[in-house]
Amino acid sequence: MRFRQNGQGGEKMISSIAELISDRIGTMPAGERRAAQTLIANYPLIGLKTVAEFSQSAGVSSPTILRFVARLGFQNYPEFQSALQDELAAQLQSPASRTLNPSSPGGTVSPMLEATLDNMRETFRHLSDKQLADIAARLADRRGKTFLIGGRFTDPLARYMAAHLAIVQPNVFHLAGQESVWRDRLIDMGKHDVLVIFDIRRYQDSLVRFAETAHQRGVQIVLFTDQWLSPIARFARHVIAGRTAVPSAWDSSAALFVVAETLIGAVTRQLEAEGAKRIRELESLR
Amino acid sequence: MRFRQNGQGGEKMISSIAELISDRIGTMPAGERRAAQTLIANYPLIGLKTVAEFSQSAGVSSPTILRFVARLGFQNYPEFQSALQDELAAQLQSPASRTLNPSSPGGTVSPMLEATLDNMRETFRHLSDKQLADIAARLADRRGKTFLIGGRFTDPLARYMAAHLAIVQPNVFHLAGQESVWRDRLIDMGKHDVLVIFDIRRYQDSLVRFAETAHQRGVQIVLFTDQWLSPIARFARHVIAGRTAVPSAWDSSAALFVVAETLIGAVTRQLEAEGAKRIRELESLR
DNA sequence: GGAGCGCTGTATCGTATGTTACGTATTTTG
DNA sequence: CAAAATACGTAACATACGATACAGCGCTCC
Repeated sequence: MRFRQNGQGGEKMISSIAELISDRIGTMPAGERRAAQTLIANYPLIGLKTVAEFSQSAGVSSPTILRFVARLGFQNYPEFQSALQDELAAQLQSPASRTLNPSSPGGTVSPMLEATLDNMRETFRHLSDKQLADIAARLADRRGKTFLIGGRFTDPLARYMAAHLAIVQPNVFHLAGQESVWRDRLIDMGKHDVLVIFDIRRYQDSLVRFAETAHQRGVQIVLFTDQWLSPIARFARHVIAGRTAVPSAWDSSAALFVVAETLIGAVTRQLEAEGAKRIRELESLR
Repeated sequence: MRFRQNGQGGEKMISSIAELISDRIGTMPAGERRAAQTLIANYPLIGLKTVAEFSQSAGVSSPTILRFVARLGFQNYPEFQSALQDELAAQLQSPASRTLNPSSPGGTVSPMLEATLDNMRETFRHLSDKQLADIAARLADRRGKTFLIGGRFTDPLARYMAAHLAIVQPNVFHLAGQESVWRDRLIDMGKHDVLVIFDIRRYQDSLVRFAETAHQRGVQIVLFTDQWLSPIARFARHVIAGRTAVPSAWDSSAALFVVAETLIGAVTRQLEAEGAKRIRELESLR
């Protein structure tokens, strides 16, 4: 319809301007690429504003914007805007079509995304509000210390959670480095402390041993694992089992990541009073 | 906000222009009523076109359209259009995925989860297969080295990605530790290398500077950022803009996390041949 | 290291757009 | 039914917007 380009196409089906852009963004000079990126990032509303506003948002000059739309095959800026409006109109008419990128079939994107979204829904289905509230309360309890550790691939999750928790409360420690190093930290742990462990298969022996001794010392363990449950579940006070299956060579930790973010949010809310003061203090330190 | 009218009303809650119109359509003269009806019928796109087009669609003259928007309380036509655009923006930001959601009944599912799922859908909607394939191809290109780095909260994502990529191919480096340490690594970077940066607001100056000098050295930058685009986007070859808004004190990096996992999967698939051999070797090393 | 090309921004121009004034038509009211 | 008031459209106006010419700059390729 509109996007018949120079070559007698037929090779590729371009059905939206967004696709057209990502198709050509590789062949664009730097300035026009910035225009393309800002348009995609705030698609499509920036394209409906004036050239001046668009150019300012993108940090380039007006002519660059015009060259950009010219490269997309439009005769002039108004024609480009009309195309965007038509697209919007079609989208608003049939709300069902707004679900996903129309590149679904056969693409590499959507099976992965679909599986991940399913994983999250499943994970949260088996997770009660009460359970999350309990864990959040435990993590917000300031009488004890909080330690976090993860396995080979999940340690970044422990880091991520630690980075946030350490801001809203004191005594949060991420256990990193060599095994011998964090094993020695066991001596600091007691029955008022919490140990958050991330462990998905293949479960690491070192982590299991670590959890066991911690448990013997009375430490409360919160375990993030997969649906097959790490052996650490045996010692854990709270177990969060996330779905990990995706069409990829690797397991996905995304569901656990979202649970972690949810907990971070809950703990923060719980510590709001002291947390706010603490955050202000930290700001002033910077 | 915008619709405070003449009287200081607290009488009626007007939250959209469409409501405002149907509220006043009774008091309008015939011509303006026709304008109102045609706008409602094709809401809101006709209002984004020019006065001439609007007037022609409604079968009235231009001044009638202007008197119509004036009666709604707007100073001039552009102001009216801006209001419509803002409304559209808000609508597009949070897609009404509430329509079909099998996970709601009874238990109050965390609004956090809902927002996160929306964020992912939105993020991937602006992301084409082609774009991901391009980035994956670049990351799988074994002629150069791959460096990864992140900001205060996003560095764990860089770690996560690095942990996986380093298994399927050599020459993958996560830049950690003190700024001076990784800044010195710039000397190893050239035009065949790729630098993956995670940077969401508030954007870190140190990262921006780092990206700039890397860019000057010809390094290809892949940027993971939020929808407001880190200033690094200026130097980036590829930009991935993830949605981050959630009902929490913190921004969410979950959408970026999923994109990262998707890329990891794509790269792995691309390197399948050599990757499989490599993985077997690693297995035997353990 | 030099010549050529391509990209980008500044400044200028023409025009399409929103705006306003005014005259005519239509309805309302005494 | 007359007279006034309101509503509407035509036409002229001014502004701001998109378009273009040109010069400076960096980059690539001999």
